[in-house]
Amino acid sequence: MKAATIRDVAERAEVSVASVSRVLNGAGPVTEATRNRVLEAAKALQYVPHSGARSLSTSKTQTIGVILPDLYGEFFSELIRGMDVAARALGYHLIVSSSHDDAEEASAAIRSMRGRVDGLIVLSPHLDAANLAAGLAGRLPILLMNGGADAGRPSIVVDNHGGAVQAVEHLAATGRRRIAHIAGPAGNLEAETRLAGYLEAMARAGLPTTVVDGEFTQSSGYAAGAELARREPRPDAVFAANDIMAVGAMLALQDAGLRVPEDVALIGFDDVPIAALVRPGLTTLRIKIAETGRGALERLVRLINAAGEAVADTACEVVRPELVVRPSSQAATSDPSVSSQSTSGDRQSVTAETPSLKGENS
Amino acid sequence: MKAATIRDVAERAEVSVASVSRVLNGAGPVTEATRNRVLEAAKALQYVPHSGARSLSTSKTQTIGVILPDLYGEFFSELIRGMDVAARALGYHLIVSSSHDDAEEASAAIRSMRGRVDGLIVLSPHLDAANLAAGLAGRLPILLMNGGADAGRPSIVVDNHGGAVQAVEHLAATGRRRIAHIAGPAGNLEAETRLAGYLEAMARAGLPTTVVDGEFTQSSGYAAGAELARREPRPDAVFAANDIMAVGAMLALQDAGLRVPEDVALIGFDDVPIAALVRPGLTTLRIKIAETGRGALERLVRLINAAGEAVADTACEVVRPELVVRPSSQAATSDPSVSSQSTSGDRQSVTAETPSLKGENS
DNA sequence: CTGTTAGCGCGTTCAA
DNA sequence: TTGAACGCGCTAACAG
Repeated sequence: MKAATIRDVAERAEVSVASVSRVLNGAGPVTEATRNRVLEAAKALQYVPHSGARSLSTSKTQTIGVILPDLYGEFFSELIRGMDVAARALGYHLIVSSSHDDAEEASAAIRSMRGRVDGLIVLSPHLDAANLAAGLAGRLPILLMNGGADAGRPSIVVDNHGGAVQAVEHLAATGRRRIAHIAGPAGNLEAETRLAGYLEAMARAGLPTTVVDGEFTQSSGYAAGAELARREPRPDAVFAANDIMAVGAMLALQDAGLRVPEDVALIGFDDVPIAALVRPGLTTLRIKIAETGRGALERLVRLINAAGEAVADTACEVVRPELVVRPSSQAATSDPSVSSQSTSGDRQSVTAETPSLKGENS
Repeated sequence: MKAATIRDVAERAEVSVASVSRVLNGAGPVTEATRNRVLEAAKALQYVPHSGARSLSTSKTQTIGVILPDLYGEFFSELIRGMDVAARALGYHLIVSSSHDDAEEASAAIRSMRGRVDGLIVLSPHLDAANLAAGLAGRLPILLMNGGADAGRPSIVVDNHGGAVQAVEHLAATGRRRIAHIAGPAGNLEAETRLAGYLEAMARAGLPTTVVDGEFTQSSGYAAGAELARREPRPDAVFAANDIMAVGAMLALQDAGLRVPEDVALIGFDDVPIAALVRPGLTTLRIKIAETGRGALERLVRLINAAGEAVADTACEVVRPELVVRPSSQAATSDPSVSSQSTSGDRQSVTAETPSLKGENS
């Protein structure tokens, strides 16, 4: 009981495969009579076009691949969700590939995409321009989002430096002096740029720096927060390189008996959903993650449709993080008994998330 | 500058395409000499096999499709992450398709997968057996995870009823009497089964029931929590049909000036990562999400490899949720001034998550 | 308006 | 051991 092919339909309808193809694709002139016969036969046979075969002959897969370092955490989920929204709207499928430990493996992954996708969105930091070029023969449209402003190639990069500066300036503006930084993993471009921004802003403000290493994970954030709580003198503010580390640090500080933000102010980076759900709500630098993902996919599709033509789009789009102030960084109130568990500002950001990409979840 | 094909390699190596194929696939007898010439030519031309074409001739795509209702929230992210781990290990790609508003659209999505995947994992509740059968001609291995114990088809289903009963019994055991339930969306099988379990367990315990509707979202959980806080008499415990609603409810209760768990105990369902990060830590019914995803993918691959043979695997695998007690449901302490922000039990569950699927995130 | 045919790029018989 | 030829399922020219 094998699946019916276009030929089966043609035979049953007593027409040629070409006619079947025309009818099913709505292209080309067809008599109403034959059209009906084809449709009928197709239904009778439960015919479903074989997209693989179609891809081969049209050289279009209607699929785009997403290469990412891993699938952990809300950042990537949100990003993929945004891409999925755009993909569906544009009639594309999404194929994800993650967790490539080294450049070699990542390169292999990208190579295995040939003939399977019409374009690629690359987030793996392992893949620099060199490996990229080596990985793919033939011009496969690629959009880079791996943190490096790979000039000469279409790319999207977050203004990590600017975001970090904003973070420091915000904390300094609310009277904090001993501002510590929980850094992301060494070798990670995003992490290093945020660190650089922190150092520069601190220097400019004439403040002493304190850096603790983290791994962009909640547990490393917890460990870092615990260590900072023991430091003497203790920091009065902490800027974590991403939200999930900030959340970890928040728990550590609270477990150490410190109050946030009265004793230590806290700020993260990314504005993942959880940032608005912890208490106190976490101040952070918002990247409209899902929206960025959607924009990225749309741009890649544009790139695909323009393939061969003027390679005009070679720009590096910059996403500028926006400071979102929540209770975790509020200046200490005069009345310490007042819990800062919730404020209207926080409530607002809890319920008013990017409406354009809203949906249900389970 | 088009990509090189197997024919280009053959010409350059001055052999036939068959030989090139043999060398590259390591199958068939080949002379060491020709082998080298082929390898050399392939490298010189930066040849990368066209997986689409290969799929067509081998009838194997090495790709698995995942049909899910949407991409919101940590539940699906975790599930996909688990699947991705298994897929990579088994040499498969993952193609995700989500947000199909109605059965028709979902059916179309699944149909568009033909010739693109070797098998399907279906989570869309829209797709019942009927639509499923209508959607696919030819036998495409399918693993159902849409909540319905679709007997006769390979499937995995969570014991939602049993989990709900556990939840109620746990709350009742810690002295709670007025246990309310925040239900999931009507029409959702998982939600309805959890509700049924709640009702049955409450009836058995001789307790009065209170049900508030929710939508499996944080905001609906918040709204439900706010309403319950106003109820007279006020519930002394709340069982939310999933974690994210429980988190929303927790915030609402706290915003209403109530203490969790002293005034109101709280329990969720799923054990998504955030459950361990809110304060107080959320008691919940753990589904090892990523692990379940991994298991699902592995089973589907097994199904694929056994296609045509004995359709022995037609069983409905049941995943039994495990009660994870965190502070949100602890019995009120004698000393209300003691904050239950953190306990060693909570700490433990924060840091000791399924190690087999651990990784880094950003 | 319709049918025939040639690829798309690759795996795989079957002879040689 | 190698190579020529066919087929996977479909689209797109080109005849008719």
